[in-house]
Amino acid sequence: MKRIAESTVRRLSIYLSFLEDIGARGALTTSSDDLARLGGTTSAQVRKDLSFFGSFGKRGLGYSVPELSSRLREILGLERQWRVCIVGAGKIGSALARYAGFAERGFMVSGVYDSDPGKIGKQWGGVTVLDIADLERDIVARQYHIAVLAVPAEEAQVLVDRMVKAGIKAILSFAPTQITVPADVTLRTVNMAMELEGLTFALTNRGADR
Amino acid sequence: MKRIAESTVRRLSIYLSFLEDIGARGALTTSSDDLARLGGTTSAQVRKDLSFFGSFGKRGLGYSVPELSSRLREILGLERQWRVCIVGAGKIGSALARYAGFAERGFMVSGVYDSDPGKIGKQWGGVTVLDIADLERDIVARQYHIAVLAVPAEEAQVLVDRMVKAGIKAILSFAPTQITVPADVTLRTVNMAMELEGLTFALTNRGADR
DNA sequence: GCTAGCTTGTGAATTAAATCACAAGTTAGA
DNA sequence: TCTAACTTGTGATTTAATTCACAAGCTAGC
Ligand SMILES: NC(=O)c1ccc[n+]([C@@H]2O[C@H](COP(=O)([O-])OP(=O)(O)OC[C@H]3O[C@@H](n4cnc5c(N)ncnc54)[C@H](O)[C@@H]3O)[C@@H](O)[C@H]2O)c1
Ligand SMILES: NC(=O)c1ccc[n+]([C@@H]2O[C@H](COP(=O)([O-])OP(=O)(O)OC[C@H]3O[C@@H](n4cnc5c(N)ncnc54)[C@H](O)[C@@H]3O)[C@@H](O)[C@H]2O)c1
Repeated sequence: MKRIAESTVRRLSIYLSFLEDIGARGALTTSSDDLARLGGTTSAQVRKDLSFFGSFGKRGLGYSVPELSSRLREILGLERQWRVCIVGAGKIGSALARYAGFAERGFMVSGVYDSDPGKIGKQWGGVTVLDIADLERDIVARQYHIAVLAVPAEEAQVLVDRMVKAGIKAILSFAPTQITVPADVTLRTVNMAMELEGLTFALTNRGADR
Repeated sequence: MKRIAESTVRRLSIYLSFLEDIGARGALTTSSDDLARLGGTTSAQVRKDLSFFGSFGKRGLGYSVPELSSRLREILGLERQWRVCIVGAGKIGSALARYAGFAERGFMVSGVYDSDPGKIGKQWGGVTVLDIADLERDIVARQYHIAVLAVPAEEAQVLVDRMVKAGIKAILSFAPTQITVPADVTLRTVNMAMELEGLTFALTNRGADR
């Protein structure tokens, strides 16, 4: 299989969320044109994206909403439950731990870790805050699939190294810092300062370009 | 001026954060090669990115850290304060409102809005939760530059429409839904479910591709 | 069973982004 | 002053992503 671009994967997520939306409203079929309109892209793009994985539509008719949803869930790996741990029980970690949207999508937050003795042992909407010292042991014992990192930037790389050593293969980081991981580990970083700077760049340079 | 790609702007943010890092550690000069190594790109990419905006280095020597930092801050529009409002005082809104990282970068959270009477009037680390009914008035009166949207997905588009009508030109949304804005309004969306799906895609398809 | 009207799937063409590669500056040291 | 060692800035080239455009396939209606 050809290497799939990250932009394609992002769009697949978007298509899926529309399919679930219109599926919930009773739509049984849809077209690449519908998906394109909703997702702000072109119908050729939609078809090309899907074509990397197979041929899911019927010419002249379009796509079956339930079938395409299911195929996309399969492609994205959403036909199963994923065990997630959150590392860092601070402001953002706490928001994430109690976020209902994750469970709805099959992401089970089954552990939250912190180094602050004042937080360890606290109950948080069904999850207990655990001692960061047990992180490696739990990664092995509880077989977390994904770690969400919500600690100060200075701690991020060290904790990632620990987690990688313990066998974690996927990390979502909120620390605004560059982190390096081995090639077999997937890392995504959400950097809010960078998003805001994208906005201020646009506000500042509006009119000059485009 | 040529249209600048979003990927270029993102990298400029990355370069700036490195410059601030090494500048704080006393470095006076740096090279495109340094920046490339730190940012996981190539030196040619760094130089090309910068070349869209001018010529900031000295051949044979590299870049002055303070000068390049300052030029990048200028380009990104960070040489000033930006007034930010947060719309939605829930779990994520509260984390954002109390996040120190914003103020450090010149983003002043000067208003938090919610529709829940139980939350309106509460004090939150120096900011009072305000009534969403006053949103339009305040966008005009307080001249917010940026709105951060942290309400349930169902409410997102309606609130965006209200804000746009009141004159807001930049929005950062955390609602996991597609939002449309006029061409003169810049919107960035942080969709955590999508980030996680990027990870599960990689976990599921590892080995098959790449 | 035939036609008109759609819509897919995909090579070909185009556009955009990243990389190469090197002339042109700059500095330090002899 | 001259040379050796660097590093920038940028056209040229390559690679990647997107868009075009159309044959092929499907359905509904007659
Ligand atoms: N709060 C936000 O809205 C926000 C927004 C964007 C980015 N971030 C980033 O997310 C990260 C966390 O931010 P926050 O606002 O939640 O900070 P916070 O200070 O509220 O939380 C950080 C938590 O990490 C814990 N911690 C520190 N070192 C640790 C270690 N070695 N092992 C385990 N736990 C450790 C602390 O005890 C604390 O509970 C930071 O990198 C921050 O820049 C936060
Ligand atoms: N909590 C997280 O970690 C997290 C993560 C990713 C995405 N999100 C997204 O962020 C958004 C907020 O999530 P949350 O977890 O903070 O939810 P929440 O329910 O804790 O907060 C939502 C807040 O919005 C307020 N609100 C609702 N309608 C409003 C309106 N019309 N005007 C003003 N305020 C209104 C509610 O009163 C509530 O305080 C959601 O779209 C969610 O999907 C949250």
